[in-house]
Amino acid sequence: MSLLRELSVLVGDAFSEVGAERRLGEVSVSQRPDLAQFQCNGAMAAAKTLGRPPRDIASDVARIVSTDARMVGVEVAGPGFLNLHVTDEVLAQWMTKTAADDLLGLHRAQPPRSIIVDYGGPNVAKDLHVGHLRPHVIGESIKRMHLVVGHDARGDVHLGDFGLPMGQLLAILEDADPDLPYFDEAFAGPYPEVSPVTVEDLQRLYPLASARSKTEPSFQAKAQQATVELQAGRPGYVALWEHFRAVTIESLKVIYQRLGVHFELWLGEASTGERLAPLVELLLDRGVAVQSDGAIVIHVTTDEDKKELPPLMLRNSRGGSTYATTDLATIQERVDVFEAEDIIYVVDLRQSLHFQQLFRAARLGGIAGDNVTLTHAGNGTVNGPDGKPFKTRDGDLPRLSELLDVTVDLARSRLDENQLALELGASEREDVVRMVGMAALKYGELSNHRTTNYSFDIERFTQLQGKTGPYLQYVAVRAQSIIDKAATKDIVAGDFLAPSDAKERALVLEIAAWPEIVDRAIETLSPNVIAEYSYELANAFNHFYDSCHIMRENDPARQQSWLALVRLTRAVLVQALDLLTIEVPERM
RNA sequence: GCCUUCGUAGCUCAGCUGGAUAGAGCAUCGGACUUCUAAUCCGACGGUCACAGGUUCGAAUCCUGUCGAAGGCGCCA
Repeated sequence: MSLLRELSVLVGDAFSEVGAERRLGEVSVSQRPDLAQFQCNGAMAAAKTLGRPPRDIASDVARIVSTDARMVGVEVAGPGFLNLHVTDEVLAQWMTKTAADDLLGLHRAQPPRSIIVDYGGPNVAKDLHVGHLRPHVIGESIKRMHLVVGHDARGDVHLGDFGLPMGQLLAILEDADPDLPYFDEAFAGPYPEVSPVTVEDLQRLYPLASARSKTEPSFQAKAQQATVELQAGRPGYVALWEHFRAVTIESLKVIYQRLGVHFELWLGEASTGERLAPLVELLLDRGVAVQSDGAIVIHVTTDEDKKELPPLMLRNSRGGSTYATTDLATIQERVDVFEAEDIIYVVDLRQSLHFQQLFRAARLGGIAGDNVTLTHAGNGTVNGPDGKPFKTRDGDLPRLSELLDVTVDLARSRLDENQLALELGASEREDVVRMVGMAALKYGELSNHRTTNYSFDIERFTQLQGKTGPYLQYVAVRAQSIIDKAATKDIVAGDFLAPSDAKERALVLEIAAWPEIVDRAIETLSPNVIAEYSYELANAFNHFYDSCHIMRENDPARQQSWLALVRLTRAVLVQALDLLTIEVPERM
């Protein structure tokens, strides 16, 4: 149990004793550190139900709470705020407990839940561009925060490997090279093991195919036909499509390695293939799905809607399935096969209508029961430094791999300019350069709220000072540097003493606040809560660093206590940054 | 046309689900280095929280309207 929870129990008991609801005793970190360490606002809320002035209630609660040995000052302020301080001994005990905990005080998930985070969404034959950065990084972070507290969380890349784009690729390839065995319906196999196309071929062909679909009705018809036949399982198409998929996955893994995102599941829209027909049958049987204009749809509008929602399209009039069908089948698979209790989609907010329809359809069709939560944790878009949509000179979206190159190059020149990490060998230094570049990118990304359409300004993100990824790495490295120096002088971390300095106390309080930060980040699926905390923790450490000189301290017990605090601070900072998918070098 | 989201310092953004004096970075100005890494620290400057009403003891936060921005709206994904 965290310190805040302990205090909430204490104050909650007191509220209960004066006849108010126990939950009103919830204690939070004070918004006014000049007045208090912790605060409780419950008295104002209790005033209504109890019919008494809030200050009276607060005074009664304060009298009860102040008898507890842990409390050193309990005051009523303003309209009925309860201002709380704990003794320095409590803080020291708290640090001891936290440092001994392998989770550094975080609340364990109880019970752990089975969670699928759907956050990649790359498409076969399409290169990743800057727009893909947000869902990948945010999703990875959200997955990690669930994992760290003990949930069984898995990331599913959910590859876009289905639908018309696949038919378009088949059609354009058949046009270009009709002699390939994949297009010969008489061919008995086996098909060649080596792909006839590279991922670069696909990336070049796809835009051509897409453009032809718009201008050439005959080509569009052919692509639609190929799509339906692929979905029906035509062997040559399936074999070729499997090559499309394989070469795409291979190239994705390279960039994911650089980016530090990892998927437990490499499923895709097409993974639900054999589920689609039975699912549609099931929904027709249940009367949830109906025929409409030659298509099969689910009507999802309810009486409470101001405006009618478009129905979910299960099967179009050509007999083809759509992404709505595969998404619904994917929910079924996640519930039935993976026993998912929570499904979280980190997907562009512009798809919120789709998810609204999808979730309703899943409920109506009995695909997801009440024991399953479905959440669209939508992300905003990325704009250029000018505040307009991010585009290259040619008007295209910049490729993600090029963006990573530029970022790492910029990180390298920042380190060069400041003559940093020069003592490292070439390979270790290049590793640090990569970590700094990625940290810059990711902190720039995650320090914004998930839903914000933010301005991507790599010049700003790679700054070594200010609220940036590299700054946070610097603070962790600085802490490590003290630990290393102490080791050379045989100074070891000792017991935590009661804080003796205001900056030291502030740092301890910051660390004590960590469990609730993670709770809130998980509850709201907001990595920026952790990003904000990381920065505050780093600042608190720098203030402590400035005012408490560890190597120069004469009292050995105090020196050892401070060293223990340095180690603990670094551990929490590293844990926080890991949840933001940011790596910390030993030196830089 | 309808629906959704948004509008906070010169710029980029937070704001813990309604609490105390709205915060941070950058930029600007002024101070602190024979350093445990100054990538830091201390201070100053900067706001009618788009606007107008309403609910409440209390509103950047909730409700209504206006203005402005972005996005979405059955056979694309």
